[in-house]
Amino acid sequence: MAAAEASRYGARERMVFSAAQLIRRDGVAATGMREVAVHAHAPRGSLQHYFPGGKEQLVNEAVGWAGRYAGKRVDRFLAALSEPTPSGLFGEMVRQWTDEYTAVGFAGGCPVAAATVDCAETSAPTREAASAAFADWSGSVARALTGMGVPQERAGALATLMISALEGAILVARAERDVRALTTVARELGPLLDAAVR
Amino acid sequence: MAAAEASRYGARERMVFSAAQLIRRDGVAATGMREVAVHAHAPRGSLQHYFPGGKEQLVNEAVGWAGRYAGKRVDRFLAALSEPTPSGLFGEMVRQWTDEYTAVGFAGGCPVAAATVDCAETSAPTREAASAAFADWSGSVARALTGMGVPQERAGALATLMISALEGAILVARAERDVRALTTVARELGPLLDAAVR
DNA sequence: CGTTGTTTATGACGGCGGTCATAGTAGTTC
DNA sequence: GAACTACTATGACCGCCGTCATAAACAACG
Repeated sequence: MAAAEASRYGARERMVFSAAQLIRRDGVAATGMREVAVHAHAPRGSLQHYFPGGKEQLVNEAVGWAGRYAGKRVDRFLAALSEPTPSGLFGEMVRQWTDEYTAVGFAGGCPVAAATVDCAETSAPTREAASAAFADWSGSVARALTGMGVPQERAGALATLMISALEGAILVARAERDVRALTTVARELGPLLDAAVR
Repeated sequence: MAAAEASRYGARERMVFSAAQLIRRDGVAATGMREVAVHAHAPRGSLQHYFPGGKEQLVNEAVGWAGRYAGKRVDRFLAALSEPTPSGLFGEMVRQWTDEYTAVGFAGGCPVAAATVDCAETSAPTREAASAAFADWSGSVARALTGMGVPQERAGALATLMISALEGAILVARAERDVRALTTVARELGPLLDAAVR
């Protein structure tokens, strides 16, 4: 997880991964390309080669990666739940963040959120990448919910609610350097979510 | 609201106001000081004079202003409701955003969110300003809820939930260029909120 | 060995942005 | 009117950053 060794993944993958990490922490604008290369232990010359589309391409791929990662993560949470309930899933999603924050501090937020804030008005492709990332993520959540017996029409809406509440709570938690907001939304939203299983 | 005329407010106020607007749209890092001065129709030389603390000071004041603004706005929403209910208040808070987005487009997000994303790890004072802004806002919401009969212990938690869900929905809505996420959280959260009045 | 295609190295360019230095203007007070 | 304060005007500095140009290593393969 840390400092991605130079062997297991190719330089290209490592750079996308590092970009996501740095964006998550400092935002898109404050993240430099040279910095990404250094962080990924990748040669600077590879930037041009793998990302001829420049920074925008790198950012877009990082956002896309983050979206797919979030989706897979939801799938794994679901698989790990002994008796799957909406509140249980949401609890795990939230716990991922409280765990990180208590373990290593409040340095990072969600890269998709960062890209949206920094690029939504500047770069249409990046905004679309963010939109797609949310769609991936929300798709996984909605599928999980329907699998638990939540009616199809409702599942999408609840997925949006869960992701919105989580994203907002991440923001507040980072600002306050306190996981309070995260645990609060998990606790308050739990019953509502479980009430949707028929 | 637009292009702040040069008379009603002083140059200093206008710059803080403009900073908030630009940060809201492009993020903190992408907002230049010279740009703020131009947008505020303020002399460039006044930047040093009014904000000797540099960009950080300007950003912090913009964030503080945004927090107080959000708080006052909640108070006004509350006052305007004929029969105050939590869902009614939340509906108004959400509607402020759907109205803006449908009227003038998805150019802007929440300046406090932008400051958090861009500066939380870089600048402790700015992070604290963001935290204070959330506290102002959330304080107003919590007071409004208690006034509607929500038990004190619960009001704070629900205020956090409301603000988190709203912030997250703003993000998603901006990425998707669609108010869907906003209307969804308002609809889904309404009953839960009203159920808290004893 | 030669050739071809992939990857890396490096330096330069041009632009922008925050900050500083310095000086100028305007308004007020003694 | 002189002194003093509040404000404005500019230009310069310096650093960072994304990008480009160019060339070198290196691998695979005929």
